[in-house]
Amino acid sequence: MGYVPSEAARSLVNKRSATIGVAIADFRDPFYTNFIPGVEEVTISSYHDLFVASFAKDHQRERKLFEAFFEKRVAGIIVAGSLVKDAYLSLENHSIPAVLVNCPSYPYSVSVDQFWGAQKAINYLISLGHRQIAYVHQGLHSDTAIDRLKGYRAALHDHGFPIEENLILQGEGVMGSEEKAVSQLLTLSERPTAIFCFNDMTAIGIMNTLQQRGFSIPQDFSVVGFDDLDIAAYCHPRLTTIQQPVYQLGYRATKMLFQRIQGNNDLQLEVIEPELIVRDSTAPVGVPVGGVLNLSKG
Amino acid sequence: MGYVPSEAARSLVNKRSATIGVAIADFRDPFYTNFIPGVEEVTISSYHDLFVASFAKDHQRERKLFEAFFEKRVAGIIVAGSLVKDAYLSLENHSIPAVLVNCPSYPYSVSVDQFWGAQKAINYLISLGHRQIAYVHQGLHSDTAIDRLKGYRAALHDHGFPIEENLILQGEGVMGSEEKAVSQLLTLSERPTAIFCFNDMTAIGIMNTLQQRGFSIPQDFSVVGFDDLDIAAYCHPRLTTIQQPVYQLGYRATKMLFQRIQGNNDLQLEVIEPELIVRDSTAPVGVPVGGVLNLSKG
DNA sequence: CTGAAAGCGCTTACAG
DNA sequence: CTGAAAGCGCTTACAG
Repeated sequence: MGYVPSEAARSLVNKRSATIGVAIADFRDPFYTNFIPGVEEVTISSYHDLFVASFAKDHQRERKLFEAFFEKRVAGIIVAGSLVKDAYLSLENHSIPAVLVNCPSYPYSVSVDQFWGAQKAINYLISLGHRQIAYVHQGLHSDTAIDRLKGYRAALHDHGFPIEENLILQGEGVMGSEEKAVSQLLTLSERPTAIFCFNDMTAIGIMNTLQQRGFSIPQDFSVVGFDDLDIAAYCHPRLTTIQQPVYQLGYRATKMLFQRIQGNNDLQLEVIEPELIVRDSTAPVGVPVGGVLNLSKG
Repeated sequence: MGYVPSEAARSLVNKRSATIGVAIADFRDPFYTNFIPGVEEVTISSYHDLFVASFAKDHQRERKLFEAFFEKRVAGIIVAGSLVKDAYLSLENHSIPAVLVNCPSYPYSVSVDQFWGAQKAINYLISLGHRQIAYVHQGLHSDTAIDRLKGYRAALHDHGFPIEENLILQGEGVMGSEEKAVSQLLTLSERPTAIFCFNDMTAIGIMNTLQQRGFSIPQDFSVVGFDDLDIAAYCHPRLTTIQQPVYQLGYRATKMLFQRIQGNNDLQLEVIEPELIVRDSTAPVGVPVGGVLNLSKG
């Protein structure tokens, strides 16, 4: 460990730091657990450092982070879960390229088709005979939340079913209990038979809270998540969900970013089709208690 | 978004960047999911940026990261899961302070008492009547892995039980199936009745693999994890585990780092006592199949 | 091909 | 108190 050059001096001359900034919504969200390794996979073979930071799902903090990236004159930016989105366009003017994830309205993006994913989930529940299907989100602030709601609405509408606004509820947004949303669901005059959740964390919280109140999944309620986190295969019951290829999302966004850094700035929009992963948290409507369990055991 | 100063120029003058480097072993490890927010909690109220990066459990990459921190002349470093440890001492000579997590041999550290945690787990299993207790680790490269093994050995020894080396096995180290370790366990002439796992991820993999082979937890095997990740309360059965207060670990390490940055360099060693969290993956040895379930239901 | 000089954009110590 | 100058440690264009 003899002489180590000063990056500050080098960056001053180059007017650019050999660093890629990654802005994510929240380290607590297991979504990023596999996303960042996808980004690393691309960066590791370049001579760039990776600078990961979160903005805690907060507009203000995202703007601050955004400014920090500018101050550092990073070579490029990957953003996932952005709340300010088009703000990154102003960095483009200073020739700092950005690629957004799950934000197809930005000119450079890699996204999973949220609308289509939600539709797939609802179509599947409908195919199982469900008609009263709730949607539990975590607030409708992000594009993804809104697009999934649109997909939910579209699927019901396409099948000629009415959309009941009191079946659309807000959950907590952290892994844990979902007392409030579950209470609201249970007091409805016509109880849903299925619950489509914004993501796996919410789904696991909903399942857990229902189980604590004595209900069984999927006998009493079918539950569908979104993401297909590692946990989805290990929770109880194993969760039916819409898979987002999270590692791929990170990998492809970063590949695109490096293309842009090397000067290839053709507008680009990559969209990945999500897949439905059927596990044990969903069942045909009206199956008698225990019926499904016997089926899978026998 | 008018004039934004260049951090590079400022850092050149100050010979220091207003950035805290955080080195973690692996973004895939849910351990860090709550660790980094603990670090953020302290940093957010300072004017420092946070630079999080991983070294993928690789010596070489940790050294590279370490050099990158030096090149950037960061104001200080937090390291968790370090493989090179004392290497950070050379940065201290260049007045870049570091605080290591779960590495009590470094002069500045915040750690959970790994030895004591493992002892607590084994003592509990012994109190339930278990005598044949396996330990499944992920490789004995880190201090934490070695200290937990020592605690396992000490607890058995203190009770006058022999230590059988073929009960000490290596697992995969990623969330998923643990075919190899489970196969080895099942072919032992004297099968264990309890399995102490290096961490929750391993425990969940072990439970899942055993269940797929038709065994029930905790009737056939008691399983104990380490960490108390969020998932531990939502897997099936809910996992008995040793709790590491991960958020606290991040928070306190960063508090210590800022003290050091402000010039308070008294040697410091903080040790947190871990707690045993009893859930449903452990039961008294020899309880007939179904017995425990009836117990908890009735 | 080699080596001294200019300059990147700031901060700070100093002269006026 | 204000403002011009020096200098942080590199890279690069240029003179020799």
